[in-house]
Formats: sequence, C-alpha cells, structure tokens
Amino acid sequence: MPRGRTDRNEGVTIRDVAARAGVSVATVSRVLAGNYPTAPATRSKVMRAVRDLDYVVNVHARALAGISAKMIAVVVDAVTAPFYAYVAQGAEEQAAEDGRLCLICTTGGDPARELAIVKLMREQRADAVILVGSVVPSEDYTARMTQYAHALSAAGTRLVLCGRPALGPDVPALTAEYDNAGGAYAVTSHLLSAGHRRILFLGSSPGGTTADARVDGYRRALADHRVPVDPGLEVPGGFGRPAGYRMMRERLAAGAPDFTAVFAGDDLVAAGALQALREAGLRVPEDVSMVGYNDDPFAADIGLTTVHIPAEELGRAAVRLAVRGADDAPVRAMLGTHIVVRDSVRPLTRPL
Amino acid sequence: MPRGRTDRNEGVTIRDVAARAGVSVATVSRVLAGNYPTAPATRSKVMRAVRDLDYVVNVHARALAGISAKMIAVVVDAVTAPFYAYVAQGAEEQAAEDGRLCLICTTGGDPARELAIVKLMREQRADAVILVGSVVPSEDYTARMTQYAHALSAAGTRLVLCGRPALGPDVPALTAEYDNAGGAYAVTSHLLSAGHRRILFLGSSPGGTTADARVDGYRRALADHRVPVDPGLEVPGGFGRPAGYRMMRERLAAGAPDFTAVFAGDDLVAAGALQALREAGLRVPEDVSMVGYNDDPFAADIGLTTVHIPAEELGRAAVRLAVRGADDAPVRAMLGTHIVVRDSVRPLTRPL
DNA sequence: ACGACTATAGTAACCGTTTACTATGAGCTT
DNA sequence: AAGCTCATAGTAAACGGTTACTATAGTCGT
Repeated sequence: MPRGRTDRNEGVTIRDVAARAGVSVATVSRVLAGNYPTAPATRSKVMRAVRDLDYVVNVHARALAGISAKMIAVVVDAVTAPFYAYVAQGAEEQAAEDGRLCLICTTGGDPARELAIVKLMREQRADAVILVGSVVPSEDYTARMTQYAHALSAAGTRLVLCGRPALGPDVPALTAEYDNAGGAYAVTSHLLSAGHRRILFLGSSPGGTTADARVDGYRRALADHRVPVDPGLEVPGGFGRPAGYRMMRERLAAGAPDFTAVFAGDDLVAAGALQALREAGLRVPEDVSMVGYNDDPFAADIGLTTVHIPAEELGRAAVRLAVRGADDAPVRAMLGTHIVVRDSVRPLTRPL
Repeated sequence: MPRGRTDRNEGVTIRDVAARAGVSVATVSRVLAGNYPTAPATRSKVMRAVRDLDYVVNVHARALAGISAKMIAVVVDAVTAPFYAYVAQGAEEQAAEDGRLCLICTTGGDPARELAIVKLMREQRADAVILVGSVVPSEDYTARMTQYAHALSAAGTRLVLCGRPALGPDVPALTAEYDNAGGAYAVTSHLLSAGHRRILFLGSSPGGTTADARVDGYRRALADHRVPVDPGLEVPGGFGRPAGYRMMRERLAAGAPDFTAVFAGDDLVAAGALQALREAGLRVPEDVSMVGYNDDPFAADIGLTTVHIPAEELGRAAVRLAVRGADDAPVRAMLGTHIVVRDSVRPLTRPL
C-alpha cells in the first residue's frame, strides 16, 4: 500500500522539527507562536520542516506549560431535544468563532452524570462549563451549584447557568436566560383576545423553574384580563410528547371538555395533546384552540401558534458571557421571547 | 465576598496532596491509580488529603506522561438535524459507558472546518474521530479522507466513517454504515404494492452517496415490479425542508401532477413537500401518497410512513468500533433499516 | 576604535503526572 | 546471626512544550 511520507509520525515532536530545521526548540516554538522576532530565513526553514514532518503541537504539553486548552463544555439533558440542540448549535458556533473547542455533553437528566462531567471539566482545566436547562431549585440543588461554582472558579473555569435561575451574588457564576414568563403572558393574552376564557394549562410541574415561570405568565395574563384563575385548569405532568398525550387523554376520559383552548407547556406537549384530541374526534383549531411554547421546528409543520425562544442565540450568549470575561463584564444576559402566530387558534364563537 | 475553604485551590497539585498526607508524590499517584500495593494507613491518609484539598488530577499532565486522555470526537454537519442529533446522542452514551469524553463538533458542511477539527483532534491526541454523514465522493474527497486517515493513524487516533462509504482496504479507517438502499427498496415496494406506478422521487442529488443509494433502491424496486424507470420522475435538489418545499412547488407550478405518490429523499423533504401540496389544495394521503426516509421524530406527528434508520445505534456502533479496537477487530459495521407504516399512503383507486 | 545597543538564537527551568529503579526495614530460612 | 525475600515508599527521569534568562554578533554613535 502506498503510504505518504507523513505517515509514521507518531511522536513527531518539536524536537524533531528543530533538528530538521537545524535550530533549537525554542526557536521553533517562537516561530510557531509568532510572538517573538525571528529572522525570515529561520522562519521559513522552520515552516518548511513543520510541513515536511506534518507536525502538530501537543495541546497537553502546551496546556501544562500554561497555555489554556481553549475548551468549553456545554452540558444538556439530551441533544435530541430540539431546544437543547439549538442551544448547543449556537454555543458551538460562537465557540468556533472565538477559536475554542466546544464539548457537548449529555446527562440524561441525571445529577450524578452532571457531577461527573463537572469533575471531568475541572480535570481538563476547561475555560468554561455551561449548564443548560430547567431545574427544580431545591435547597440541595442550590448547594450543589454553589459547590460547582466555587470548585470550578478555583480551577480557573467559568460556570454559566443557561436557562436556569441565577445563584446568589456571592457565587462566581454567570447566567444566560430568556424571558419565560413574558412569552407565556403574550401567548395567553393571544388566546384571551380571541375570546377564550377556559384555558387549560397542560404540563405545569410545581417547582420546575421553566414550567413555573410559564404558569406565572399565564396567570398574570388571566388576571390582567379579569379572568379568574382556576387551579383545576392547571394540569401537572411535566413536559414532552408522551406527557402531553397522557395528560390530554386522561382529561378527556374524565368527562366532556371544560375548556375551549389549551396552553401546552411546550411544543412536544402540544404534539402529544393534539394526538389525544384527534383520537377523541376533536379538531384543532375548529373545536379547540391550542398554543405551545418553544417554537420547535416541527411546530411550523403542524401549524402551531407558539412562543419563539431564541435558543441558538441563548447558546451564543452563554459562550460570549464565558469568554469575553473581563472582571467588569456583565454577569447576566436576558433574552426576549416572542409569539409566532400560525393556525391553531380560532376566535371563540360558541362559548362553553 | 465570602469564599469557601475549597475556593482558592487553583493549582492544587499532587505535590500539595503529598505534603498534606506526609508522603511522596509517587505514593499519592499510586494510591489514586490503585495499581500498586499501598499500606491501608497510607491509603487513608492520602484519600483524606485528597478530600480536604478537593484535588483533581490534571489531565494534561497525565496525558503527557503517557495516559490517554480518553477523548472521542464526533463530527457532524449540524446537531440540529435530528438524524445527526440521534447519532451524536448514541455516540455520547456509548462513550460515557466506556468512560470516555465525547466531543461533538459541527462543521456546517464546510470542508475547511472539518479539516480544522481533524487538526485539532490530532493536537488533542484524541482516541478517535468519527466523521458522520453523507458526502459526494469526488476524487478530491477520497484524497482528503485518505490523508486524514494516515495523519490520524500516525498520531494514534482512529478514524471512523459513519454513514458514508468505506475507503480502500489500505487506508486505516473504520466504517459504520446502515442499509440505505435496502430501506429505499422496501418503502418503494410498499408504494408499488398499494398500486402506485408513478412515484416521484424528490431530492435525488447525483453524486451524493446517501441520495444515490436511495435512488438505487427505488429503481431496483421499480425494476423488480416491472415498472419502467422514468428519469423525469427523479427530481434533483438535495435534502432538507426548504428543498422539499421548493421542489414540490416548482413541480406543481409546471403543470398538473403526473404522479400519484411521492418518495421524499428524507423526512424533512417530505415535510416541505407536504406544505407545498397543502398550499396547492392537495391532501395527503387522499390525493397523493407520500413516504419519507429517516423516521425523524416529527414523522410520527404528521403520520408519515417512512424508513427507520437506527441512528442512535449507528453512533454507538461507531464508538464501539473505535474503542474496542484490537487489531483483529472488525473494521466495518452495517446496520439494517426497516420501514415504519403510518398513514400517508393509500391504495391507488383512480389511476392517473 | 570602543562601548552600548539591537536583533536573534540558544540554554535550561518549569508545568504536574507516571513509573522504572532504588532504598529500607521486617520477617524468614538455615 | 547472616543472608533472603517481601512489602512498601522514595528518588528522579521522562513526557513535549513555553519562556525567562543568557549569549553572540552585528550596528551605531562618538
């Protein structure tokens, strides 16, 4: 088999380059770094040797010598959730633009795996770790994050909380958020303006920051429209397609619909609920109006009116926060959300 | 601001641990590695010091001393494409199970970025890099891959081609594939069995391995059913939602439909085409049948009959291939595909 | 013509681990 | 009691870079 001249170069070190160029290792290092005057002739001899040998630096050696490895870790529950995928994508792009490697790690929602990843990143001396996604902020959680924050900060690693609430001002952590409650307020108002009064909120999950903020916006909109808040219309059950399907199915099994519109906690809940409604012979939007949250790509396909979250921009913002870190740099970014109107809401003609 | 005891530990080294435990660094290293006999009393002194100081090893130092950093890179066009997301997810999980870090990198389809990532991985001395996704295998492409393969192999890094064709037997690269043509054959047969004869293939892109394999399966199924292949029914235009929309729109603009069924190159194409059909007042499956490819999650929501690709398993297989690498280990994995029947195909009642 | 200065290159210490080699004392054997 | 072996721990040499410090040869001013 034909093998290129560059094949057996395991262990091509800076020493080999120096030898071939007939200079010292220091000179090679300097030519490559370009931060020290070198004679043009020397420079070209070195570059020649680098090409001939197909040399690449060893980041580990370089990191040991004190040059950051320029690595950022993004930690999400799962990349398969579109929201997380877009956040990760944005982070990746921003990191690449800033000349950094971007590690995307998944935990499957398991705190133990999260802990393991944080430890791994400490070992790697990463520049930053970005923890993405909703949480239920128990005391235990806050303690855990605070501990992470200190341990990471001690290793010179920045901690960014993305889409989850900020920690106290004493804790060395940055925060990138989006306006969850605002979007919920807007989309609820949209339903109210169409005349709906009995709006089912599907997927509240008391304690979860994301769901709580959305319920909050929902309630505030109702209040501002002088519609009484009915706790019986807030169905707990979390997010995701199966949850949406189950919640709607159970609701319909319990009796005739006592609502004219549905606010699904996220688009996946909407998709699940939609299927349950369809199976029960109810059409959207003819019989029931529905809105979602997130503006997942498929929302366009099913014509779902929903709230757009700037997920990609959120990822970028998180990375920027982490990278552009002068000591006086902002410690927090808050992104806006907006409603996108499609075809899943109809004005209420026949009140319940 | 109050700082915890564990806070200023930047540079807590093995030396600090040794000092605090009153032993030598070698002993600490041995206790931590657990590969050398140590007295129980010593062991516990060391562990105590490790906890007190909240010490974590420095992977760079360790890597330099010859212990692999246990890192795998998965390179995809974009994580936001569900197929890639699932491959990445599978790879991530398998890597985690094997105790390895998994880097997910995106190129946006840009060969320059791909090259940059390969270089980065050489610098990192990664265990493996997994290149995922279809390609158009020009001579240039083959040369590039061959070069990657040799350079990586020289640095002790395995190259895995995932969902793209294998290189020559002389090239040090592994391959994880799935049966593209087989799935296309099956789903085309499904349409043919329902009586369809004029089946539009949407999104052929001559030269692209994925699309070519699907077209190939499509043609073979037609041939086996003695239906003549009509090149006019194969619409080039690539994959993705916008492409699907555009192709169908243009096709419909050119005149009344001359097909009764559509084989969309992938599910996104199907989604786009679906929208174009809907806008033209045509219903699926009442007026035209449609099948897709990939079994993206949203396919369930729009009731699309499609071909399931074991994406997650593909990612896992790629990692296994890379990790379980004895020299006599298999060099190639081929995964099966299967059709999943939903509600987008109807028997042809009124032939064109 | 001589010292000061500049441009460039070399020398060697250091970064934090791992591990081959060496040292030490305790418990046996004969 | 000398000589072994064994268990355990220490010493120091890598690993592959970076960079402070040092050395050398021109250049220039006077």
